[in-house]
Amino acid sequence: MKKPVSNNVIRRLPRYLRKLEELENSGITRLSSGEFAKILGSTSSQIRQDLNAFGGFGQQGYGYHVPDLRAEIARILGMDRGHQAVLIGVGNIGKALLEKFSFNDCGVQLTAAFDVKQELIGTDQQGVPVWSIDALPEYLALHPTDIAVLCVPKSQAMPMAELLTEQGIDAIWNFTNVDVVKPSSQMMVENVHFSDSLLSLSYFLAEHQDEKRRLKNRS
Amino acid sequence: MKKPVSNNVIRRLPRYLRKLEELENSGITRLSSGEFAKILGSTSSQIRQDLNAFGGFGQQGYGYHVPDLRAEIARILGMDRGHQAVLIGVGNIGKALLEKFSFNDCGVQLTAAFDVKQELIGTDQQGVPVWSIDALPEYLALHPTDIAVLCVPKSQAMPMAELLTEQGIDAIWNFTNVDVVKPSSQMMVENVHFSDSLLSLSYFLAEHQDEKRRLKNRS
DNA sequence: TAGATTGTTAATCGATTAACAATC
DNA sequence: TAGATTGTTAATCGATTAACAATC
Repeated sequence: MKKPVSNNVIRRLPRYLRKLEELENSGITRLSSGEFAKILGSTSSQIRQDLNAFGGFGQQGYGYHVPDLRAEIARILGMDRGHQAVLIGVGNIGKALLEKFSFNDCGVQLTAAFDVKQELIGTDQQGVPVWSIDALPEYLALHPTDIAVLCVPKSQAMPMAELLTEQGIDAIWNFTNVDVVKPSSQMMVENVHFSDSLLSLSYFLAEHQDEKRRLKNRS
Repeated sequence: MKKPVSNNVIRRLPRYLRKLEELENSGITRLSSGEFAKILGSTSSQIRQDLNAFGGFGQQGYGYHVPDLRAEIARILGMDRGHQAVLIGVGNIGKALLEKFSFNDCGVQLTAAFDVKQELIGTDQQGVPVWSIDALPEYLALHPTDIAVLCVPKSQAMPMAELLTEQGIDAIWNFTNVDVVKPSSQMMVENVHFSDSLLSLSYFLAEHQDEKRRLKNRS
């Protein structure tokens, strides 16, 4: 009975949410799909289709109520679930996430970090305690946790992913630049690959520069 | 005459490249589209279609030569262009990129970083000199640069993007978590949004947990 | 009520998959 | 040559866009 919602739709929702937050913060309460489409560079049809995959959040003749719609999308994205997370590997990227990224703004509670380095263990990073990696199984047994933020060196990625599966973690947010293949069909994995992103940019840049050169030569 | 290649295809290429590098490093030189599909969790049809958008890199009855194919994809992605980059904003995420990310592995040369903080200016971060942000226009005038890696605070994102446009930068790799709208149609922008990634994961996790609960209740 | 805009169905478009002739 | 596997065309599938009746 539940028709699964396509990946493309899901990937657009966080951006909708960001824009709705901006609109709400600037005091706008009413929004039509047409206006929203213009802001997003999308089409009103697509926006209505996307939203109606989850339910009718608008009102005919009026449009959408910005705060309500924002709340609905936040709920759809699971922001009200109180997802618990731990961070594994307090290196540069781990530290950057601890210091700069707001897990709370995504409705995720980061409860602890883990590393092997003696000088880090026992310290407190932006209110998040750092434990020895050896204490991880015990910690997870005591604090049921949904998400592991994986920031370990490449070589540790897969072994750690398997350990996390055994410990009952449901999702891995993977920053290791190794594809973590789902260690179990139960495990959700989101790979963040900086190099993939830069290489795409590099492609479009190269195309663009070729185009520029072609136009120049013609003149 | 040149049919534009779809975005989906481009976004798959970096992953193909990564896997081909792994295969090449483990000494494998020959690969059929069917074998490659199995490794990637894709289909042989899709791989052949993707590659043939750029040319026939294989050989009937044999398959693909791994080192050759890797080199072709690297070229397609512009890795041999010698793209020059600067990094703007040496905060946490900027430092993480300087210390952990290999621009060179993407064929990009990171020549300098810029910040406002006095204690950083004049220092050297992993072989990359840090200059005052005030010196940026002069630097870019002397060193033609293609890509700006944008790691400044949110409030600085758009003004900086506009400054960079004026200075002739072609592409922005944006880590500011603000959507940088193309300041000019000439400018390529690649937005990296950690929160979008985490929220997608949060959605799939919530779905997955609901499903688990449903199965449990049924028993 | 009249005007506006949604929710939803139908039409179009593009991307993926299947099939097969070409050829190494 | 026979077997294998590509390059490429055709068929299918899914996603986006257009249209319009429902309704606030």
